[in-house]
Amino acid sequence: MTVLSRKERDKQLRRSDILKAAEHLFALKGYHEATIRDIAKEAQYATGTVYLHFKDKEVLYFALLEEKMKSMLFTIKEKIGQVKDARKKLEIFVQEGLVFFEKNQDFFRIFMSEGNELFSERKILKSPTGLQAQEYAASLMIEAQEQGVVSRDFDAGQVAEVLISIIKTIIQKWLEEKREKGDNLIDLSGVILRLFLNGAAKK
Amino acid sequence: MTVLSRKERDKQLRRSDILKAAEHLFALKGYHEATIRDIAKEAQYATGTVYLHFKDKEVLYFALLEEKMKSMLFTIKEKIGQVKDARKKLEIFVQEGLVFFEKNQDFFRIFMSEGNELFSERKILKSPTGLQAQEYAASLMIEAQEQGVVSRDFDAGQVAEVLISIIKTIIQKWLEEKREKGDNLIDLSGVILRLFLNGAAKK
Amino acid sequence: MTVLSRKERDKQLRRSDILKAAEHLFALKGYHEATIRDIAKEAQYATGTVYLHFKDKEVLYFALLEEKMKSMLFTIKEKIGQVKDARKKLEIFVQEGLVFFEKNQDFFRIFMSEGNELFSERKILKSPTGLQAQEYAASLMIEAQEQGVVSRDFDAGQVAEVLISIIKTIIQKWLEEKREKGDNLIDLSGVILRLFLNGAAKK
Amino acid sequence: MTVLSRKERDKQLRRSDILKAAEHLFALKGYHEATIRDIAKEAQYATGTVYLHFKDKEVLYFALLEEKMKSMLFTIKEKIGQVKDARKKLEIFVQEGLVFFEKNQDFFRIFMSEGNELFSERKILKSPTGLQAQEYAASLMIEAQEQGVVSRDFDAGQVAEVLISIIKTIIQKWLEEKREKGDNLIDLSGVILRLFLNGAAKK
DNA sequence: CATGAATGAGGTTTCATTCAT
DNA sequence: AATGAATGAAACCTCATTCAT
Repeated sequence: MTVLSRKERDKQLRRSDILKAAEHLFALKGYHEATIRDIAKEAQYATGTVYLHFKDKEVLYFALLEEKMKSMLFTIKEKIGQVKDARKKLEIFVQEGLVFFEKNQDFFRIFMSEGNELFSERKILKSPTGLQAQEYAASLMIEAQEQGVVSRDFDAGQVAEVLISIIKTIIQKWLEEKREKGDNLIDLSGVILRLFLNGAAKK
Repeated sequence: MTVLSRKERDKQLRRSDILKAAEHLFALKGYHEATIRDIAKEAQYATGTVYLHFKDKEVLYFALLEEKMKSMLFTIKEKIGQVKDARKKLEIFVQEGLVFFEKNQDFFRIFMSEGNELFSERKILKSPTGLQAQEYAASLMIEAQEQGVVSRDFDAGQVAEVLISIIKTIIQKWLEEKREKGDNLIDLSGVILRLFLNGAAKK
Repeated sequence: MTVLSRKERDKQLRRSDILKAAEHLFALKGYHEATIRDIAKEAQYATGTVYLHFKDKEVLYFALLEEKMKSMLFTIKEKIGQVKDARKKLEIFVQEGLVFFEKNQDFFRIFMSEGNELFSERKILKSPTGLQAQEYAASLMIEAQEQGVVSRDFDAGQVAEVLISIIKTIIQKWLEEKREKGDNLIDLSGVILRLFLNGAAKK
Repeated sequence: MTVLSRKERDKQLRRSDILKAAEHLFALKGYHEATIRDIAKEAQYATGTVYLHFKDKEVLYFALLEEKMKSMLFTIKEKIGQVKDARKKLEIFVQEGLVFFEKNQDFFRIFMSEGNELFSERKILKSPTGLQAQEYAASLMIEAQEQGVVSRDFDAGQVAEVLISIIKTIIQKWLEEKREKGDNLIDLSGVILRLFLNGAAKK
């Protein structure tokens, strides 16, 4: 068993090396411009090795999305943990989203471009974890509606996507202006939440 | 003069045929998967003909974006016209955006996926008309702030992008569910505006 | 007849315009890199017009060679005219060659590259005038052999080609260094003749 | 080390296969008419394989020229070796040139057509080995002048080029008439040298 | 006749994927 | 399992040539 598990561990290591390289290159150049060769080189493996772990380029791409989404979802769920208050939950959801993307900016870029693909093309979101994430966000909204935090006038799923799109928009602006200002991304969670819950109107 | 203008008109016709085919195929397959051959075939021209009108694939792509953005921006500005009330302006902005995208769903797909993988930085938005559109939306927000419709707590440009992202998100959801429900896209303008101005919170 | 001859004259004019443009562009860019479009544009005609005068690109190219060769050969023959002395004839041959090429540097470039093509490819030289020129040069050599100016040890045709290749080599060097020195090309006829007749050896 | 050197050897083998095919096709059809596909097919490789060894068509072409020029220059220098007598050196230069070109007729064709249409300026001759060859020939002439074999009236570089052009001319004639006569190319070295040193004049 | 837009064959080059070592 | 050279399909783009006006 030791042998097997070491083998297994090694395999996971290679897989993870490749995924890291893929994340970097897909973020840097986009899906089409990034080549398997480049990814292999960055991961310090031979081209063929990539194919031992991923059937083809597309599979690699979606495995990457799955992995990251899973990790993000896991982190967020964990942080929310035993909290009962729906508003607090939303707060943590936003904060942890920001924290995760600040630490995973390459992934953010990929996530951005993916999220912008359409329907049939929004593959991640239809992937197991993508769906889970969507459902989880929607469930948070339903809870918020039940606790009177979010209005029942809206469709929970719809509102959940709106919250996420606001988060994405704010992060993107932040990334574009990062150099100029020295703001910390997490400081923006307040703005996001306020915008989402109370809107842009003057009180 | 008749001759010249007919020639010119023919040329514009071909250009527009090609742009229409490009719009369709870029929307259907994305920038990289759509081939010039396919576009030419769809437009019923030979491959080389495309190159008589557009220097290369990238130029064709951006010409398409420019054209559409310009048309959208023009329509919206025209509709807003002499209106003075900032809230009403925002309302029209949202409505006309919805109307335009409902009529131009192919373009919506392209617009969604823009700023993504291909050209690492959101180029259209930096294109002449893209910038104009951004500035216009921001100017609407500033006006709204001046008239006490939108809170001065937010950065006008930032809030403008948030509004746009909400519009995009709602349209996307609508497109995905279109077949099921029979909703008219424009009916959603109320939801968007309410979400944007008053937020999702229960009053 | 007047009408016809004017028509004919016009036709010759166009033909000659096109040939001049072709000469320039073939010299500048070479046969393959020069496009019919470029040539037409330089001649201030439409692309299709070129095809009214020359069946295709190759025909245009060889027509150009023929024309120029004919003109060069005619000039040289005329200058040699009634001269009887074979040495003097060779002298004039060299001098007039230099004069012609100095005035027709574009053609010289084309001629150079053509002359370097092989056998079946040395098309001009197999063209009517190309052959005539070769024969004429050879006949000068035979005369020179008969008058004891050139040794009978050599094949007249071979020696004729050698003389021509020396002329070409010297012109080429001159062209390359033209900017530096201010030599007049024709001054080199002495060197050429001496090299050809007496060789490079120290006397 | 065995493994590495075998790999390296294999690589050189493929490279050399490709160069051989390129030599043949460039000689047969010229630079522009010869396609990479044809070259790959002749070398029995896939099209893409060529690009593993040569960045593009031009690089392949110049690599071929370099390789051959280097080989020719090396052979000639080696044969001249310790010889002191300048006249003898010229003799060997001519003889070895003839021998090399007889064995490398495809290269001769390419060499002939070089400096022509494609790359407006005689590039090979400006390539490292091309320059070396030119300089070497010139140095032989200078030596010949110092030893009183060649007249100091001429520019060494110029005279060197003349000698080379005579060699080329004679080879060309020989190739064209080869089928008819059965002459051995090397037998012509005497004619060339005599023409070059003593000229065509009757003694 | 002149025009020049349209054609489409064909060339160069890239790169996902395979497979012998 | 790992390697990376080889493959070859397929994309972009050019340009000689045609043909309707």
